[in-house]
Amino acid sequence: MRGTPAILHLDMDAFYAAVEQAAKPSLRGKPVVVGGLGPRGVVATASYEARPFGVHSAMPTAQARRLCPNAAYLIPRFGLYRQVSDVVMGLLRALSPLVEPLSLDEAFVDLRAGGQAVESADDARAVGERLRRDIRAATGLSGSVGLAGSKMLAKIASERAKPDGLVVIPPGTERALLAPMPSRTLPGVGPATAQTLRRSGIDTVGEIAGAGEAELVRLLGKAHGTALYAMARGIDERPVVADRDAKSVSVEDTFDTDLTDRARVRSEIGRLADRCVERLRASGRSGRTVVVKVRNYDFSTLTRSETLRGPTDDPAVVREAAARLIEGVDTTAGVRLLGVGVSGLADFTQEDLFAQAVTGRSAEPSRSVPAVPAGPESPGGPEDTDGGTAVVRRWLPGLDARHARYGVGWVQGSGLGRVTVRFERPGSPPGRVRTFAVDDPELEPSDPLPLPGGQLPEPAIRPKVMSSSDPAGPAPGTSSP
DNA sequence: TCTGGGGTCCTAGGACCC
DNA sequence: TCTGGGGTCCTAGGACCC
Repeated sequence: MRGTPAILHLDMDAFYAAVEQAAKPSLRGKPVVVGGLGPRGVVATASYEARPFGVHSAMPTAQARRLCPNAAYLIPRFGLYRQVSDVVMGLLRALSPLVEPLSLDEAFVDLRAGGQAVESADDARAVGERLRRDIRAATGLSGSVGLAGSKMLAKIASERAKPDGLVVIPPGTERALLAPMPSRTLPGVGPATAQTLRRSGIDTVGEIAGAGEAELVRLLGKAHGTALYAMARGIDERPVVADRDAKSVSVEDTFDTDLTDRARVRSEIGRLADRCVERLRASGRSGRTVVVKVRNYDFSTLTRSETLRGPTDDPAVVREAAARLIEGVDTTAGVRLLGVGVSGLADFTQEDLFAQAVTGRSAEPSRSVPAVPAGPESPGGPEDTDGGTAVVRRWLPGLDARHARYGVGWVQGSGLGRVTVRFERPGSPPGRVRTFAVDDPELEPSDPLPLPGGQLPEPAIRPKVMSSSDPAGPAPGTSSP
């Protein structure tokens, strides 16, 4: 069974930044940082050109700016990334029906389930290299591939393949390969576990294996200890699972400045509850447990939850539960983050059948979720308020724009009543920059254009003209998960 | 300008039931 | 009456992942 390297792990290289570089020709070969741009933003992805400066994921953007002031700083455009991701996942599903996405840019594939002849390391390599070529042809992007007999090893392999490479770990070689690696290499070993292990003199995977199961269980608990002991010896029987159902839906906001006003806290909780239900309904689910999350000024975090008698997708019900929960939390010292989530998901609602008939609350208010009007298919909406101040940031760096005379481009920066736009598009040569007044009537936000290179494995019927009103995929900014 | 947003899984204690 | 054990649900928190 596990005798062949038939588990494939794909990890796209610096995915968000690479998509932006493909969409914005002037950024190719230049440092690009995608992430939150507010005072409390963090880096989501740094391009390989930015990494030598010390910029990496999860770093505060402010720190990244100090390290690499000349990088392009862009807000994420998840709608576009999702479109590109769908193309890549489509290529994976052509290999095998058993595809397990881990995020927009990562997935496992069980090649055996696809009837692929993967008898040897050479077979595996051939499949992986063909996939990498197909991804490049369809998207212009590079991905790294790991192939091994298990998920854990395939993932370790793709990590070693980065960037733009492929690594096969032939079954039989894994223990020797793993032994000298730092314990952090194993999935599930983060900072806390690594520290616990280090205090017992365990630094490498080989030392984890040598410690013995009983010792690991004593240090880390039953589940974690046994799992780690197995992994350290190269044993990982976890199957590739396609179509996993989500178990919770949540929404949270970090504010530019801490909230202290109680009325403001209440209103934000209400808005978050609405957004959460919007996403819940978009996924066709309902949920039974409502969770409120509060992060205090000092970063201490707490949650309060309440389980309803049955699952709901009624915004009023979730709103009221969230309101009750936040009443039990002292926020006078200031909160930096609020969140609302729903778990205990079910595929339908019971409550609709009777509860609302009693209260006289028709199904109607739930149908008309007061969504924030999303502008003209705005990816994230250029007019986002985001946080503590009611400042309207109209032109966020990275978003697409269209000018009546100069055509399409993207926002390079804005401030002091001006906005700078670079006029170029996917597949064009690098373009020129022009500056306008922020309220220039000839300038408007526009939708992302598809990446070049795309012979997409896609619906046969394609629109003759790619107008913004009939994009090939779901409109960016729509909040489907 | 310290530390995002969306998730998953595990643990532990108390309530409640058998 | 007293004692004990096991299972399940709920709540809260924490580690980890991308």
